[in-house]
Amino acid sequence: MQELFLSEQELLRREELRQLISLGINPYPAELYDVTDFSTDILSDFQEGKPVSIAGRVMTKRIMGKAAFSHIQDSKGEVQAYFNRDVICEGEDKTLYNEVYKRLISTGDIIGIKGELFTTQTGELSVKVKSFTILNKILRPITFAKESDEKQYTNVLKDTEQRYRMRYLDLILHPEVRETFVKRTKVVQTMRDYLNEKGYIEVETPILQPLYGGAAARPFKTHHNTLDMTLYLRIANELYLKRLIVGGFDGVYEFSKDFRNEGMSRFHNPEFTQIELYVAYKDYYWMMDLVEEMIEKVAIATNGSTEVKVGEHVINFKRPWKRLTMYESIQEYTGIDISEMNEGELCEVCKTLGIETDPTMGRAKLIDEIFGEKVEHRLIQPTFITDYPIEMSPLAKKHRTKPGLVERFEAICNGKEICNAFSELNDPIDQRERFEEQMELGERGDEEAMVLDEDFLRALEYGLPPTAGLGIGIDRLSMIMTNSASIQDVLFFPQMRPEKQIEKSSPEEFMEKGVPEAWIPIVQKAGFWSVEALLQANPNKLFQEIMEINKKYKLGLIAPTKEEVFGWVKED
RNA sequence: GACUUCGUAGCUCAGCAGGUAGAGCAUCUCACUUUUAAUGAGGGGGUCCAGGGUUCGAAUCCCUGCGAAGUCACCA
Repeated sequence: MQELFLSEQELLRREELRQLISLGINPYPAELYDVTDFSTDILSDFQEGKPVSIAGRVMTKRIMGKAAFSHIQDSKGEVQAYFNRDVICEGEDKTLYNEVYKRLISTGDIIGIKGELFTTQTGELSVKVKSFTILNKILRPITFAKESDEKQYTNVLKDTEQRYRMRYLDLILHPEVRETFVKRTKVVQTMRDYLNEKGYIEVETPILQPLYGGAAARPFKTHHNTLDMTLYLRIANELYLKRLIVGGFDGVYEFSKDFRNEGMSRFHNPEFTQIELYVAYKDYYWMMDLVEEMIEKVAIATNGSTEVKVGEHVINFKRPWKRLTMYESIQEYTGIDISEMNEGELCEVCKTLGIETDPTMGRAKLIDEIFGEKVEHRLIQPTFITDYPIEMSPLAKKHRTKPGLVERFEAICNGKEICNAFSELNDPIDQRERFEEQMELGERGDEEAMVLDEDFLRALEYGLPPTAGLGIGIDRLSMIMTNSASIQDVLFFPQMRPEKQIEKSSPEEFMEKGVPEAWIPIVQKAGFWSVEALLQANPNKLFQEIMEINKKYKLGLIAPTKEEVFGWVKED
């Protein structure tokens, strides 16, 4: 009855599968296929007549009678294969060409090819197939519309929903998507190599945390059965890494998946990746130099240049980057010097700038608003913004000379923050006071306020050396380095709402309602997947629909009477 | 969470003054021994996202749901 539920092209592939098996061909062989060559290597280092062994997907078939061409896609790219009937089939039996290649292999199937390199009359470097082996007969069609881009014709899957839900398909069809993810890996590898070279050690800290801390965000909450306790998925790993610096490590870093239970957008996914780095006996000025140097290396590694094209801008990561204090940046973009202003004066400034305020906003929040509205999105080239109001930064050290500010910087690039760093607060008494202020905010209903972590304070009391700390959003940075407009384009499997699952009743349940076994698939094909749905059915409509399906698919089943069908729909 | 737009064949899309569902590519059949968007001829393929309403009649109009994208809010 599967023919009722499969598309024409799916049925065809299943039929091809049956025929392969009846020819004695295993469509899913267990034997290792010895792949020794890859498409792009063959092309870049072409040696006429060289024997090769490749494997990959059949992406095209162009059959011209007794000869044919296919493009084979492997992990590196595509190469053309030439199939000649009398080369593949040396004897009288031409089944391998006429049946197996021409009819039973379809686009998307995975095959192995042994042959030798040659150049076609039109000059395309190709593999002349001596023998081929089916490695996987696929069951779903993988053929897509071709779209022209001047002289290039490429497969296209535009539907973002399908691309994200079925990333495998997206990757098969779009080499540029694969390229994006390779670049993302290069971003991470470049940073890891750079930090390892400096002797910092990569560590792992808990993802499941009894207290969430290190950032201002709402967490995901879960429960551990054995300990019967609430655990949170980490929103940051800052507090654990600092404990390690207390323990005597000079430099520690971690690429960490963090989780924040907040809105989703093209810049936000509930789980995302950050690198956090802590280095003892350093300050935030030192850290700025490190960030410049490291990100410059990342740009060169991913784009071959310090210049990276992002949307309509060209961003240059060449050192040194512009450095502005937050006050200076506001003065530069609004012409207003707010450095000496109190809360009331700041409110007035907001009014003149057309920024909405509300009475709960303190001085720090007002400054943040002005910066966010008037400055941040205009910072396209990488820029360090330094010296933030203390209220916004409960884990940062007070500024050495500027009261009310902390030693903190963010790097802004393409109008978005890409990193956040400070000279870490290592005064345990000050830290306790800052936590207490956060708790007050929490009690007033701020869901993102930090919670007090006694063990962390205890660690600080044992002594955190002067330390510089850094966090870089890997997803955001990858977006820039790959010129991606959405975070979903740099995450293999971005968070999606679940696909709708149809609730199905078992055959037994249908039979209890009096539906004969043979008719169950037909009733389901008519859209009634469960007995509950059946009970809601209009019996006349149901009767009509199942008769039509019986006729259309030429099932030739003996029809139930109208009375019988009415009986299925009745409540017991 | 709010608003806007979208959901039709394997893919990309058209159809929407309501009147039995279309194109290109893909697929299938036939021809063809160096093609390359192969070509030529012929054929098949659809719960028009789901459910309800208006109507003699709904892919088309209205309502509700589901899913997606964009903008805003929160945030990285």
